[in-house]
Amino acid sequence: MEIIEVKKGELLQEKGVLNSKVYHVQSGLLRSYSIDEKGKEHIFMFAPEGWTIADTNGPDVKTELFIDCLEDSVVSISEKNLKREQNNVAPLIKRLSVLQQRVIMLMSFSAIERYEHFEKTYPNIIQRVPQRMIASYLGITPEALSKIKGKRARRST
Amino acid sequence: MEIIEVKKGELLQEKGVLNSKVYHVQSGLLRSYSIDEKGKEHIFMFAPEGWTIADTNGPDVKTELFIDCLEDSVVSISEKNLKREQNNVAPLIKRLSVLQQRVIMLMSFSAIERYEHFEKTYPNIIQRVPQRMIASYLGITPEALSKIKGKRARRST
DNA sequence: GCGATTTCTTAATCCAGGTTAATGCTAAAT
DNA sequence: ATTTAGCATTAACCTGGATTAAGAAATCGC
Repeated sequence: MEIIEVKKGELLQEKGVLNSKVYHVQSGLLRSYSIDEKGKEHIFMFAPEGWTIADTNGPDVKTELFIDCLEDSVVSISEKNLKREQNNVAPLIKRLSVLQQRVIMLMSFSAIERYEHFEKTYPNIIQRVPQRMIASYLGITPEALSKIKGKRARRST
Repeated sequence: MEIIEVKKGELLQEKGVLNSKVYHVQSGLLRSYSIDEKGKEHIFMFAPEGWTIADTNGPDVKTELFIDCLEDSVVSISEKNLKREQNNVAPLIKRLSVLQQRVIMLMSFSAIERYEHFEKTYPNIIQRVPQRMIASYLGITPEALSKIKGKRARRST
């Protein structure tokens, strides 16, 4: 474990790296954010004193988030403890990773995009639950989902 | 740890309970959802075979989520291991809890409501970062945030 | 099998929030 | 001190998705 000082504006972690770290804020303020395909920034989380911030994902998955510094800060950095992944912590990490993905989607994708992402990610579930529940999961009304699907079907004929 | 069979439609966990459990799905399909103040249901998560589902919050906090059964299922139930909270897992739980709250907010609250919730929950951060970043965290544009705040100020004079 | 209930779709209308653009405001940067 | 660049606000207009309503299709209960 290592302690560093970071200046306002400094970038601590980029999107797309493999061995991301966990940052614990002693003083100051960090934030994590994603950038969508239109170049728009979405703040995922603020981390003031006492908070921990990291991109949570499996060990072989590239990071989604940038992390930078909003105020001069003192930060302790630790490795994502790989030993953790063996015991009862793995399911927690998985849930964190899914939730992180979900927040990013809710903030940066339109309803159609969220639906198509859902289709790809959980193809087995689509068959098993009523449309209205999928709509609810996506954060839209069943009517809106119906409209979207109709539009898409027409588009592709 | 205990293994039970649940029938489609059965409710496993209600909102507002204190000692919530962790459900691990052996077979079948569960879901968790919240109900907002307008009575609208928002699905938080689906959990098919192999998934773990739970309301993640501190040990003294009431649950936010309902959990029920979408297909006849076999589920193993475990206590939220309190020992976990002592060691290095506590920060993970905290992050999960914050993210869960965040997803619920993005799905059930309007922009004004999200802003007012943010004001209450992170009063210290509002002073420290530019408006545009708060807008980004809330998932709206700076212009929209400005509009909202203007409207609210006018309303209260 | 048959009526009842729930689900899905379509269409018309409405509104929260997005987009664009113009105008000050503040704060670095030279 | 003056340019420059980012930030906040306001206003006019646009659009994605909500709402409402009503009919068609699927599913459930008996």
